[in-house]
Amino acid sequence: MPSQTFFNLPEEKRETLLQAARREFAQKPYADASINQIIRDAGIPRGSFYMYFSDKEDLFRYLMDRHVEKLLDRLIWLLREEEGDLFAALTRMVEESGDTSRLQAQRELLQVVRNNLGVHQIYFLHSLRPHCLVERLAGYIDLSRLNLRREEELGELLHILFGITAPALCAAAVGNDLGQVLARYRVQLDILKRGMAAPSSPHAWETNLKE
Amino acid sequence: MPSQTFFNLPEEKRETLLQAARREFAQKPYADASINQIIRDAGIPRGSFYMYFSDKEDLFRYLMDRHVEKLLDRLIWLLREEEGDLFAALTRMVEESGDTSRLQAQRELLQVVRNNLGVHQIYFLHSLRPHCLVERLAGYIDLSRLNLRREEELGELLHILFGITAPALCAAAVGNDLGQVLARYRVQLDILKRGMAAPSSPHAWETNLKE
DNA sequence: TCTTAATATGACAGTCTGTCATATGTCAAT
DNA sequence: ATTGACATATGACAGACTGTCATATTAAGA
Repeated sequence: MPSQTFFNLPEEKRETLLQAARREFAQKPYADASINQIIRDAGIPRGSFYMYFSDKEDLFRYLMDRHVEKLLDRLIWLLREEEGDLFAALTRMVEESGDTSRLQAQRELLQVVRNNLGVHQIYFLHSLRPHCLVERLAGYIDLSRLNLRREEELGELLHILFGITAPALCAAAVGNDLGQVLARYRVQLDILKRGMAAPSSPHAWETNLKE
Repeated sequence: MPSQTFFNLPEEKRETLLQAARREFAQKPYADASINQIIRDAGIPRGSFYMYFSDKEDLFRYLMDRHVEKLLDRLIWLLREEEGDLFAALTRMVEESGDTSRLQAQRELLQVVRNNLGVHQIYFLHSLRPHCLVERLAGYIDLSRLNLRREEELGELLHILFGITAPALCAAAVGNDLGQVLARYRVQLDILKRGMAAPSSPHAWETNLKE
């Protein structure tokens, strides 16, 4: 987390630093990005940087935090539009992800994602843990559209959903053919909606009953 | 990929190097692991290392490749045992993952996973892409137990399954309470078996029909 | 024995990171 | 206006790491 000092900074200086950071992370994979380059670019002295952030990861996480925050906001907005239909909202999210008609910063962030697919996925998988997700989203989801049996299952469903949505968004950001990405994503959602246990097969329910 | 020179090396020297690598990666997260430390530990000169591997990532991937290979072999073995029941085989895989009664190298690899959860997941998600998985596993899976409609769906199902299995394995390796990890994993599998579209709801099938 | 190619080695240049002693600015109280 | 106390700024520096390269060593065939 950035230090308080960072937030005390004049908006302009703060933005300059973040912009330089986006530029750097957008050009190289995380491991190769250098604090040196960022501060050179932003024109702030070495010592100052360490006054604001504890290290490269601190800075990177902060950038990603804000990005994910925006995605979540967007998802909530879409959930409202789709009257709580989780699957529909997520599908639209992926559909949109190809749009490049965004702000400079937005596009740079996509570029960051592109160069840091791996790290970004880490981020998704770790920071979007079930509890947080449920808290943030539960209110906007129409549960009657879902085949849930227990309260706790929502968290796990979201876990699964983000496990497939994040890669889809990344793939789209990386510039893969959006049509293909979407096609695959839809198949995945269908699998999840329909269920994979063969209807005739008794095996499938065993673990469920045991529990 | 390691150079041919590396494979020409006497078994002993090769193993010494890999052992040192496991030790290093087991102690620090990927970004902090240093080639310096590894070669110091293994007692080989700097230049030699670069004769074998092109850089840290090359070495790391090689280590992980072998690890994943073992996991896949194990999964295939379990699939045979469970008569092609994919869900049962995966569940046993996670159940087993708590066992620490393994070889030194095995335990070190788990430790590597622990310290590199993120990178490891990248690895899983990138190297176990559907095509490879289907090719490797399809023959051992009893498709009649699954509710598949099209050929290509198997790949996507495996994608989803590994998306939840990898984190579960990692969680277990990290030392989280195995009981809890398993409980969550079982819930996730049930969700996947049962399907999440509310039975009464017509919405759920829309995308499927459109496609 | 001589030649040629493969392998081994460690010194080196260039870069990076995190720290720290010092300098500068801020602000309230005297 | 002066002082003290505290927050912030700065860049020189020590330590560490990486990848390369010229040179040395070994192996193998003619």
